[in-house]
Amino acid sequence: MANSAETTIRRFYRDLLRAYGPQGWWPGDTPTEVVVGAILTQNTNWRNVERAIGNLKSARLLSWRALREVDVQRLAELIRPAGYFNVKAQRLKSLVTWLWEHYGGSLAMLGRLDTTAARPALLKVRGIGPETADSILVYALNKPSFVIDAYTLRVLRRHGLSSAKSNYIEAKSLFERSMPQDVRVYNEYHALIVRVAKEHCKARARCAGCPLAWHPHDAAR
DNA sequence: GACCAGGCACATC
DNA sequence: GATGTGCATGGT
Repeated sequence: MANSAETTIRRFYRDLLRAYGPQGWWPGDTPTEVVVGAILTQNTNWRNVERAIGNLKSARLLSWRALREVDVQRLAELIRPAGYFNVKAQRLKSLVTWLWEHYGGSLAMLGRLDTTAARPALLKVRGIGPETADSILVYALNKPSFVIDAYTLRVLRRHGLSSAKSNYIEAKSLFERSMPQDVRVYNEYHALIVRVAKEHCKARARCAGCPLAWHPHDAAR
């Protein structure tokens, strides 16, 4: 019989898709907007990110050229609603500088690399960690690289599919060997996990009616 | 007023 | 290699 963890991962996907339908992530009009959003959403509610992106749009700064030219202080002020604004302004700047130095300020050029080349390249940028890199790969560059976030780790823990200290790479590997290597599937699955976690698994909330059959007594830790 | 939200870098042990 | 801390806003 097949590895049970992998079977469970596949069953989750089927059940979530049945319960919620396709999510159609990511909320962003352009790949550039998606990348900027990926930085801004770090440890931050998406609503706050939308305000910050709105400010950038109004200021006509949502292009790699404009982001390269803008003063970092002004950038920080515009993205203030997203929190950690000084840190994130620096991170956006480091990303923009890197993109211009190596890819002529073109996401499309970066997108010519395959996942195994693009991922380590992104990870070298200060301010881009595993989740942000994978979000950019999947949601901006359409490349299969499963996104793991706090929600995903919580799901795995609550179903006994990983230890409390399971790291990012272990979880990523589990999803990637369980599912077909298809960016559309990776896109949809991560979005579905965020959806179910928000609705049924607020940190200490009950999980009545959860498609993944979570129970309050599983929520320890 | 505490807790949370689609992390990451850095210091310290 | 694990663990702790700073970064900061806005919603519940």
